[in-house]
Amino acid sequence: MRPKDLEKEEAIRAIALKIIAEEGLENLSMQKLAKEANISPRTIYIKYENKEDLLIKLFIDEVLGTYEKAVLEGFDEAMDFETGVRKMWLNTFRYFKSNRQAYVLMQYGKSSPLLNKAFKERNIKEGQFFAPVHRFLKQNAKARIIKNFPNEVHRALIFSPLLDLINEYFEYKDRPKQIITEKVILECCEAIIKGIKL
Amino acid sequence: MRPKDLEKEEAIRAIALKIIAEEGLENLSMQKLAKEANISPRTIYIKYENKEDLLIKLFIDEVLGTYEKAVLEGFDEAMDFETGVRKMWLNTFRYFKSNRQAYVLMQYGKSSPLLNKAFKERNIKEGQFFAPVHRFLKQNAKARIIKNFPNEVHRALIFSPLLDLINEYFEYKDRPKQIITEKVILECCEAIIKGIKL
DNA sequence: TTTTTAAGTAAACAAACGTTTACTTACTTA
DNA sequence: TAAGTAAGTAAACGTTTGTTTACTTAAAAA
Repeated sequence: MRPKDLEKEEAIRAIALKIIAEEGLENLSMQKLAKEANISPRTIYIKYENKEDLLIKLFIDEVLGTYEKAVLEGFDEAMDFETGVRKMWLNTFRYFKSNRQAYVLMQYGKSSPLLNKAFKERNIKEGQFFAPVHRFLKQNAKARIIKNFPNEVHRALIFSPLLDLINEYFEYKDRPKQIITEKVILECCEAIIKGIKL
Repeated sequence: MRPKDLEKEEAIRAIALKIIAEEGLENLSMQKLAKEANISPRTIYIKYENKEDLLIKLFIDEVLGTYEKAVLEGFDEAMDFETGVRKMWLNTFRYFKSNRQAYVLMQYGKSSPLLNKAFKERNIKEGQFFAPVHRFLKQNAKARIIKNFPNEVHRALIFSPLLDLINEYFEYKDRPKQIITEKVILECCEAIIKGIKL
Protein backbone atom coordinates (compact mmCIF):
# COMPACT_ATOMS: atom_id res chain seq x y z
CA MET A 1 0.00 0.00 0.00
CA ARG A 2 1.12 3.46 -0.81
CA PRO A 3 1.73 5.34 2.46
CA LYS A 4 0.25 8.74 3.25
CA ASP A 5 2.53 11.54 2.24
CA LEU A 6 3.11 13.38 5.52
CA GLU A 7 4.60 16.34 3.74
CA LYS A 8 1.31 16.85 1.93
CA GLU A 9 -0.66 16.54 5.14
CA GLU A 10 1.59 19.16 6.70
CA ALA A 11 1.30 21.39 3.64
CA ILE A 12 -2.50 21.34 3.86
CA ARG A 13 -2.41 22.44 7.50
CA ALA A 14 0.28 25.05 6.98
CA ILE A 15 -1.34 26.62 3.96
CA ALA A 16 -4.82 26.55 5.48
CA LEU A 17 -3.48 28.47 8.48
CA LYS A 18 -1.71 30.88 6.16
CA ILE A 19 -4.84 31.62 4.14
CA ILE A 20 -6.92 32.08 7.29
CA ALA A 21 -4.37 34.49 8.77
CA GLU A 22 -3.83 36.49 5.59
CA GLU A 23 -7.25 36.50 3.96
CA GLY A 24 -9.59 35.47 6.74
CA LEU A 25 -11.54 32.33 7.64
CA GLU A 26 -14.36 33.57 5.40
CA ASN A 27 -12.05 33.45 2.38
CA LEU A 28 -10.68 29.95 2.84
CA SER A 29 -11.94 27.57 0.15
CA MET A 30 -11.02 23.98 -0.49
CA GLN A 31 -10.09 24.71 -4.10
CA LYS A 32 -7.87 27.66 -3.19
CA LEU A 33 -6.24 25.56 -0.47
CA ALA A 34 -5.59 22.69 -2.89
CA LYS A 35 -4.16 24.98 -5.53
CA GLU A 36 -1.79 26.75 -3.12
CA ALA A 37 -0.66 23.42 -1.67
CA ASN A 38 -0.09 22.06 -5.20
CA ILE A 39 -2.37 19.09 -4.67
CA SER A 40 -5.71 17.89 -5.96
CA PRO A 41 -8.81 18.92 -3.97
CA ARG A 42 -9.53 15.20 -3.59
CA THR A 43 -6.35 14.75 -1.56
CA ILE A 44 -7.70 16.95 1.22
CA TYR A 45 -10.68 14.60 1.46
CA ILE A 46 -8.38 11.62 2.03
CA LYS A 47 -7.15 13.28 5.20
CA TYR A 48 -10.28 15.17 6.31
CA GLU A 49 -13.97 14.31 6.08
CA ASN A 50 -14.97 17.73 4.81
CA LYS A 51 -14.25 21.42 5.24
CA GLU A 52 -15.74 21.62 8.73
CA ASP A 53 -13.71 18.62 9.83
CA LEU A 54 -10.53 20.26 8.53
CA LEU A 55 -11.27 23.54 10.30
CA ILE A 56 -12.13 21.85 13.57
CA LYS A 57 -9.03 19.65 13.54
CA LEU A 58 -6.84 22.63 12.66
CA PHE A 59 -8.36 24.62 15.51
CA ILE A 60 -8.43 21.91 18.17
CA ASP A 61 -5.27 19.93 17.45
CA GLU A 62 -2.94 22.25 15.59
CA VAL A 63 -3.80 25.49 17.37
CA LEU A 64 -5.22 24.80 20.83
CA GLY A 65 -3.38 21.52 21.38
CA THR A 66 -0.03 22.99 20.44
CA TYR A 67 -0.70 26.14 22.46
CA GLU A 68 -1.67 24.09 25.52
CA LYS A 69 1.62 22.23 25.35
CA ALA A 70 3.54 25.48 25.01
CA VAL A 71 1.80 27.16 27.97
CA LEU A 72 2.36 24.23 30.27
CA GLU A 73 6.03 23.71 29.46
CA GLY A 74 7.93 24.03 32.71
CA PHE A 75 4.72 24.94 34.53
CA ASP A 76 3.68 23.04 37.61
CA GLU A 77 0.37 23.56 39.34
CA ALA A 78 2.19 23.32 42.65
CA MET A 79 4.20 26.46 41.86
CA ASP A 80 3.42 29.48 43.97
CA PHE A 81 0.93 31.83 42.34
CA GLU A 82 3.24 34.53 41.08
CA THR A 83 5.82 32.15 39.66
CA GLY A 84 3.15 30.10 37.92
CA VAL A 85 1.43 33.08 36.33
CA ARG A 86 4.73 34.59 35.18
CA LYS A 87 5.73 31.27 33.67
CA MET A 88 2.49 30.93 31.71
CA TRP A 89 2.62 34.55 30.55
CA LEU A 90 6.12 34.16 29.18
CA ASN A 91 5.31 30.79 27.61
CA THR A 92 2.25 32.25 25.91
CA PHE A 93 4.03 35.36 24.69
CA ARG A 94 7.01 33.46 23.34
CA TYR A 95 4.84 30.84 21.67
CA PHE A 96 2.52 33.18 19.80
CA LYS A 97 5.30 35.63 18.94
CA SER A 98 6.53 33.11 16.40
CA ASN A 99 3.12 31.62 15.57
CA ARG A 100 0.94 34.45 14.40
CA GLN A 101 -1.16 32.17 12.19
CA ALA A 102 -2.08 30.02 15.17
CA TYR A 103 -2.97 33.17 17.07
CA VAL A 104 -5.34 34.35 14.36
CA LEU A 105 -7.23 31.05 14.18
CA MET A 106 -7.42 30.95 17.98
CA GLN A 107 -9.04 34.40 17.91
CA TYR A 108 -11.48 33.21 15.24
CA GLY A 109 -12.39 30.43 17.65
CA LYS A 110 -13.88 33.05 19.98
CA SER A 111 -16.27 34.29 17.28
CA SER A 112 -17.04 31.40 14.94
CA PRO A 113 -20.01 29.33 16.15
CA LEU A 114 -18.56 26.25 14.45
CA LEU A 115 -15.24 26.45 16.30
CA ASN A 116 -16.91 27.48 19.54
CA LYS A 117 -19.14 24.43 19.43
CA ALA A 118 -16.20 22.15 18.58
CA PHE A 119 -14.25 23.54 21.54
CA LYS A 120 -17.07 22.85 23.99
CA GLU A 121 -17.63 19.35 22.66
CA ARG A 122 -13.95 18.53 22.84
CA ASN A 123 -13.83 19.76 26.48
CA ILE A 124 -16.69 17.43 27.38
CA LYS A 125 -15.43 14.39 25.45
CA GLU A 126 -11.73 14.42 26.26
CA GLY A 127 -11.46 16.51 29.42
CA GLN A 128 -10.92 20.21 29.72
CA PHE A 129 -8.19 22.03 27.88
CA PHE A 130 -5.74 23.65 30.29
CA ALA A 131 -6.89 21.47 33.19
CA PRO A 132 -3.68 22.02 35.22
CA VAL A 133 -4.25 25.77 34.97
CA HIS A 134 -7.81 25.40 36.24
CA ARG A 135 -6.63 23.36 39.21
CA PHE A 136 -3.84 25.87 39.86
CA LEU A 137 -6.34 28.74 40.02
CA LYS A 138 -8.79 26.81 42.19
CA GLN A 139 -6.06 25.91 44.69
CA ASN A 140 -4.86 29.48 44.98
CA ALA A 141 -8.42 30.73 45.46
CA LYS A 142 -9.05 28.09 48.14
CA ALA A 143 -5.80 28.99 49.90
CA ARG A 144 -6.99 32.61 49.96
CA ILE A 145 -3.97 33.76 47.99
CA ILE A 146 -6.16 35.26 45.28
CA LYS A 147 -9.71 36.60 45.31
CA ASN A 148 -12.43 34.00 45.35
CA PHE A 149 -13.87 34.29 41.85
CA PRO A 150 -15.21 31.52 39.63
CA ASN A 151 -12.45 30.01 37.48
CA GLU A 152 -13.79 31.58 34.29
CA VAL A 153 -13.41 35.00 35.89
CA HIS A 154 -9.85 34.28 36.97
CA ARG A 155 -9.03 33.17 33.46
CA ALA A 156 -10.48 36.35 31.97
CA LEU A 157 -8.62 38.60 34.39
CA ILE A 158 -5.27 36.87 34.00
CA PHE A 159 -5.04 35.84 30.36
CA SER A 160 -7.17 38.12 28.22
CA PRO A 161 -4.95 41.20 28.65
CA LEU A 162 -2.00 39.06 27.60
CA LEU A 163 -3.70 37.87 24.41
CA ASP A 164 -4.62 41.44 23.58
CA LEU A 165 -1.01 42.53 24.13
CA ILE A 166 0.13 39.81 21.75
CA ASN A 167 -2.15 41.30 19.14
CA GLU A 168 -0.51 44.67 19.76
CA TYR A 169 2.87 42.99 19.36
CA PHE A 170 1.87 41.90 15.84
CA GLU A 171 0.61 45.40 15.03
CA TYR A 172 4.05 46.81 15.83
CA LYS A 173 6.03 44.01 14.24
CA ASP A 174 6.78 45.81 10.97
CA ARG A 175 7.16 49.26 12.47
CA PRO A 176 10.43 50.93 13.48
CA LYS A 177 9.85 50.53 17.21
CA GLN A 178 8.29 47.55 18.98
CA ILE A 179 6.43 48.71 22.08
CA ILE A 180 5.44 45.23 23.29
CA THR A 181 8.69 43.82 24.60
CA GLU A 182 9.23 41.00 27.07
CA LYS A 183 9.97 43.67 29.68
CA VAL A 184 6.57 45.33 29.11
CA ILE A 185 4.86 41.93 29.19
CA LEU A 186 6.43 41.15 32.57
CA GLU A 187 5.46 44.56 33.97
CA CYS A 188 1.88 43.97 32.86
CA CYS A 189 2.00 40.54 34.44
CA GLU A 190 2.95 42.13 37.74
CA ALA A 191 0.04 44.57 37.46
CA ILE A 192 -2.39 41.72 36.86
CA ILE A 193 -1.01 39.71 39.77
CA LYS A 194 -1.21 42.71 42.06
CA GLY A 195 -4.84 43.25 41.10
CA ILE A 196 -5.99 39.70 41.62
CA LYS A 197 -4.15 38.91 44.84
CA LEU A 198 -5.95 39.19 48.14
CA MET B 1 -39.20 59.88 -6.52
CA ARG B 2 -39.87 56.87 -4.45
CA PRO B 3 -38.13 57.24 -1.07
CA LYS B 4 -35.85 54.60 0.43
CA ASP B 5 -37.69 52.24 2.67
CA LEU B 6 -35.93 52.67 6.01
CA GLU B 7 -37.58 49.59 7.42
CA LYS B 8 -35.91 47.52 4.72
CA GLU B 9 -32.56 49.16 5.37
CA GLU B 10 -32.95 48.34 9.05
CA ALA B 11 -34.03 44.77 8.26
CA ILE B 12 -30.90 44.19 6.19
CA ARG B 13 -28.67 45.31 9.05
CA ALA B 14 -30.58 43.45 11.73
CA ILE B 15 -30.71 40.19 9.84
CA ALA B 16 -27.09 40.39 8.71
CA LEU B 17 -26.06 40.75 12.37
CA LYS B 18 -28.34 37.87 13.29
CA ILE B 19 -26.85 35.53 10.68
CA ILE B 20 -23.30 36.49 11.66
CA ALA B 21 -23.99 35.86 15.34
CA GLU B 22 -25.86 32.60 14.83
CA GLU B 23 -24.08 31.00 11.88
CA GLY B 24 -20.83 32.92 11.66
CA LEU B 25 -19.39 35.56 9.35
CA GLU B 26 -18.18 32.76 7.06
CA ASN B 27 -21.77 31.66 6.49
CA LEU B 28 -23.30 35.00 5.61
CA SER B 29 -24.29 35.21 1.96
CA MET B 30 -26.10 37.97 0.13
CA GLN B 31 -28.78 35.59 -1.13
CA LYS B 32 -29.42 34.12 2.31
CA LEU B 33 -29.59 37.62 3.74
CA ALA B 34 -32.05 38.76 1.07
CA LYS B 35 -34.24 35.72 1.56
CA GLU B 36 -34.42 36.09 5.35
CA ALA B 37 -35.12 39.81 5.03
CA ASN B 38 -37.87 39.09 2.48
CA ILE B 39 -36.34 41.32 -0.16
CA SER B 40 -34.66 40.91 -3.51
CA PRO B 41 -30.85 40.57 -3.51
CA ARG B 42 -30.78 43.64 -5.74
CA THR B 43 -32.24 45.76 -2.96
CA ILE B 44 -29.15 45.24 -0.83
CA TYR B 45 -27.10 46.69 -3.67
CA ILE B 46 -29.18 49.88 -3.65
CA LYS B 47 -28.01 50.51 -0.11
CA TYR B 48 -24.53 49.00 -0.18
CA GLU B 49 -21.88 48.84 -2.92
CA ASN B 50 -21.14 45.17 -2.39
CA LYS B 51 -20.74 42.55 0.33
CA GLU B 52 -17.52 44.02 1.70
CA ASP B 53 -19.09 47.47 1.88
CA LEU B 54 -22.03 46.04 3.81
CA LEU B 55 -19.79 44.22 6.27
CA ILE B 56 -17.55 47.22 6.83
CA LYS B 57 -20.47 49.59 7.38
CA LEU B 58 -22.12 47.13 9.74
CA PHE B 59 -18.90 46.79 11.69
CA ILE B 60 -17.84 50.44 11.76
CA ASP B 61 -21.16 52.28 12.04
CA GLU B 62 -23.62 49.83 13.54
CA VAL B 63 -21.29 48.02 15.91
CA LEU B 64 -18.30 50.21 16.81
CA GLY B 65 -20.08 53.52 16.37
CA THR B 66 -22.99 52.48 18.56
CA TYR B 67 -20.68 50.90 21.13
CA GLU B 68 -18.56 54.07 21.29
CA LYS B 69 -21.64 56.15 22.05
CA ALA B 70 -22.71 53.70 24.75
CA VAL B 71 -19.30 53.61 26.47
CA LEU B 72 -18.99 57.38 26.56
CA GLU B 73 -22.47 58.06 27.89
CA GLY B 74 -22.05 59.96 31.12
CA PHE B 75 -18.28 59.60 30.87
CA ASP B 76 -16.05 62.64 31.08
CA GLU B 77 -12.32 62.51 30.52
CA ALA B 78 -11.91 64.88 33.44
CA MET B 79 -13.35 62.31 35.83
CA ASP B 80 -10.93 60.86 38.33
CA PHE B 81 -9.42 57.59 37.22
CA GLU B 82 -11.44 55.14 39.27
CA THR B 83 -14.78 56.81 38.57
CA GLY B 84 -14.05 56.97 34.85
CA VAL B 85 -13.02 53.36 34.54
CA ARG B 86 -15.99 52.15 36.58
CA LYS B 87 -18.34 54.21 34.43
CA MET B 88 -16.93 52.76 31.19
CA TRP B 89 -17.00 49.21 32.55
CA LEU B 90 -20.65 49.46 33.53
CA ASN B 91 -21.57 51.18 30.26
CA THR B 92 -19.83 48.44 28.27
CA PHE B 93 -21.33 45.60 30.28
CA ARG B 94 -24.85 46.99 30.13
CA TYR B 95 -24.60 47.76 26.43
CA PHE B 96 -23.37 44.37 25.26
CA LYS B 97 -25.59 42.45 27.68
CA SER B 98 -28.53 43.34 25.46
CA ASN B 99 -26.61 43.40 22.17
CA ARG B 100 -24.99 40.04 21.76
CA GLN B 101 -25.03 40.26 17.98
CA ALA B 102 -23.01 43.46 18.05
CA TYR B 103 -20.59 41.78 20.45
CA VAL B 104 -20.03 38.86 18.09
CA LEU B 105 -19.29 41.06 15.08
CA MET B 106 -16.97 43.21 17.20
CA GLN B 107 -15.05 40.05 18.13
CA TYR B 108 -14.88 39.05 14.46
CA GLY B 109 -13.32 42.44 13.86
CA LYS B 110 -10.29 41.31 15.86
CA SER B 111 -9.70 38.34 13.54
CA SER B 112 -10.99 39.24 10.09
CA PRO B 113 -8.34 40.99 7.98
CA LEU B 114 -11.09 42.84 6.09
CA LEU B 115 -12.61 44.37 9.22
CA ASN B 116 -9.22 44.99 10.79
CA LYS B 117 -8.12 46.96 7.77
CA ALA B 118 -11.38 48.91 7.68
CA PHE B 119 -10.96 49.81 11.35
CA LYS B 120 -7.45 51.17 10.84
CA GLU B 121 -8.46 53.17 7.78
CA ARG B 122 -11.42 54.66 9.55
CA ASN B 123 -9.19 55.69 12.50
CA ILE B 124 -6.86 57.51 10.12
CA LYS B 125 -9.56 59.14 8.00
CA GLU B 126 -12.03 60.31 10.62
CA GLY B 127 -10.02 60.41 13.82
CA GLN B 128 -9.56 57.69 16.37
CA PHE B 129 -12.42 55.75 17.83
CA PHE B 130 -12.66 56.25 21.61
CA ALA B 131 -10.52 59.38 21.47
CA PRO B 132 -11.79 60.69 24.84
CA VAL B 133 -10.74 57.41 26.44
CA HIS B 134 -7.27 57.68 24.97
CA ARG B 135 -6.88 61.21 26.31
CA PHE B 136 -8.23 60.09 29.68
CA LEU B 137 -5.59 57.36 29.91
CA LYS B 138 -2.77 59.64 28.76
CA GLN B 139 -3.68 62.28 31.35
CA ASN B 140 -3.76 59.79 34.17
CA ALA B 141 -0.42 58.35 33.11
CA LYS B 142 1.12 61.82 32.92
CA ALA B 143 -0.27 62.73 36.35
CA ARG B 144 1.40 59.57 37.69
CA ILE B 145 -1.89 58.14 38.86
CA ILE B 146 -1.42 55.02 36.79
CA LYS B 147 1.68 53.24 35.51
CA ASN B 148 3.36 54.85 32.53
CA PHE B 149 2.54 52.37 29.75
CA PRO B 150 1.76 53.14 26.11
CA ASN B 151 -1.94 53.74 25.57
CA GLU B 152 -2.42 50.43 23.74
CA VAL B 153 -1.12 48.62 26.80
CA HIS B 154 -3.47 50.49 29.12
CA ARG B 155 -6.35 49.63 26.84
CA ALA B 156 -5.41 45.94 26.86
CA LEU B 157 -5.08 45.82 30.63
CA ILE B 158 -8.29 47.67 31.38
CA PHE B 159 -10.77 46.54 28.74
CA SER B 160 -9.88 43.09 27.48
CA PRO B 161 -10.77 41.27 30.71
CA LEU B 162 -14.15 43.01 30.60
CA LEU B 163 -14.86 41.87 27.03
CA ASP B 164 -13.90 38.34 27.98
CA LEU B 165 -16.22 38.48 30.98
CA ILE B 166 -19.06 39.60 28.71
CA ASN B 167 -18.44 36.50 26.62
CA GLU B 168 -18.73 34.43 29.80
CA TYR B 169 -21.97 36.23 30.58
CA PHE B 170 -23.42 34.97 27.30
CA GLU B 171 -22.18 31.44 28.01
CA TYR B 172 -24.18 31.43 31.23
CA LYS B 173 -27.22 33.19 29.87
CA ASP B 174 -29.32 30.07 29.31
CA ARG B 175 -28.09 28.19 32.35
CA PRO B 176 -29.76 28.06 35.75
CA LYS B 177 -27.22 30.33 37.44
CA GLN B 178 -25.58 33.40 35.99
CA ILE B 179 -22.09 33.81 37.43
CA ILE B 180 -21.31 37.10 35.68
CA THR B 181 -23.41 39.62 37.54
CA GLU B 182 -22.97 43.36 37.81
CA LYS B 183 -21.54 42.78 41.28
CA VAL B 184 -18.84 40.46 39.90
CA ILE B 185 -18.09 42.92 37.09
CA LEU B 186 -17.55 45.72 39.60
CA GLU B 187 -15.31 43.54 41.77
CA CYS B 188 -13.22 42.70 38.72
CA CYS B 189 -13.08 46.37 37.84
CA GLU B 190 -11.63 47.10 41.28
CA ALA B 191 -9.01 44.39 40.77
CA ILE B 192 -7.98 45.88 37.43
CA ILE B 193 -7.80 49.40 38.87
CA LYS B 194 -5.74 48.18 41.81
CA GLY B 195 -3.29 46.51 39.43
CA ILE B 196 -2.79 49.45 37.13
CA LYS B 197 -2.55 52.23 39.71
CA LEU B 198 0.83 53.46 40.79
C1' DT C 1 -53.86 64.03 -12.67
C1' DT C 2 -49.77 63.04 -15.12
C1' DT C 3 -44.91 62.76 -15.40
C1' DT C 4 -40.68 61.51 -13.61
C1' DT C 5 -37.42 58.83 -11.26
C1' DA C 6 -35.29 56.19 -7.98
C1' DA C 7 -36.66 52.08 -5.17
C1' DG C 8 -37.64 47.59 -5.53
C1' DT C 9 -38.44 42.85 -7.77
C1' DA C 10 -37.83 38.27 -10.27
C1' DA C 11 -34.87 35.96 -12.76
C1' DA C 12 -30.63 35.14 -14.45
C1' DC C 13 -25.40 35.57 -15.10
C1' DA C 14 -20.62 33.70 -14.87
C1' DA C 15 -17.58 32.24 -11.44
C1' DA C 16 -16.49 29.83 -7.50
C1' DC C 17 -18.05 26.66 -4.08
C1' DG C 18 -17.67 21.90 -1.59
C1' DT C 19 -17.40 17.45 -3.02
C1' DT C 20 -17.13 13.18 -6.10
C1' DT C 21 -16.16 10.19 -10.09
C1' DA C 22 -13.07 7.70 -12.81
C1' DC C 23 -8.62 6.87 -13.27
C1' DT C 24 -3.33 6.52 -12.38
C1' DT C 25 0.58 6.12 -9.37
C1' DA C 26 3.68 4.19 -6.15
C1' DC C 27 4.72 1.51 -2.36
C1' DT C 28 4.00 -2.92 0.48
C1' DT C 29 3.83 -7.75 0.74
C1' DA C 30 3.43 -12.32 -0.88
C1' DT D 1 8.90 -9.78 -9.52
C1' DA D 2 3.98 -9.47 -9.64
C1' DA D 3 -0.36 -8.53 -7.29
C1' DG D 4 -2.91 -5.73 -4.44
C1' DT D 5 -4.28 -1.46 -2.53
C1' DA D 6 -4.63 2.93 -0.66
C1' DA D 7 -2.80 7.57 -1.98
C1' DG D 8 -3.14 10.82 -5.22
C1' DT D 9 -4.70 13.24 -9.62
C1' DA D 10 -7.52 15.69 -13.33
C1' DA D 11 -11.72 16.79 -14.42
C1' DA D 12 -16.18 17.34 -13.52
C1' DC D 13 -20.57 17.19 -10.61
C1' DG D 14 -24.65 19.97 -9.02
C1' DT D 15 -25.10 24.13 -5.92
C1' DT D 16 -24.39 28.32 -4.28
C1' DT D 17 -21.85 32.43 -4.61
C1' DG D 18 -21.76 37.71 -5.48
C1' DT D 19 -23.69 40.61 -8.66
C1' DT D 20 -26.50 42.36 -12.74
C1' DT D 21 -30.15 42.77 -16.28
C1' DA D 22 -34.66 43.92 -17.52
C1' DC D 23 -38.65 45.18 -15.73
C1' DT D 24 -42.37 47.07 -12.33
C1' DT D 25 -43.89 49.91 -8.53
C1' DA D 26 -44.86 53.87 -5.85
C1' DA D 27 -44.41 58.33 -4.34
C1' DA D 28 -42.79 63.26 -5.00
C1' DA D 29 -43.09 67.14 -8.15
C1' DA D 30 -45.25 69.36 -12.08
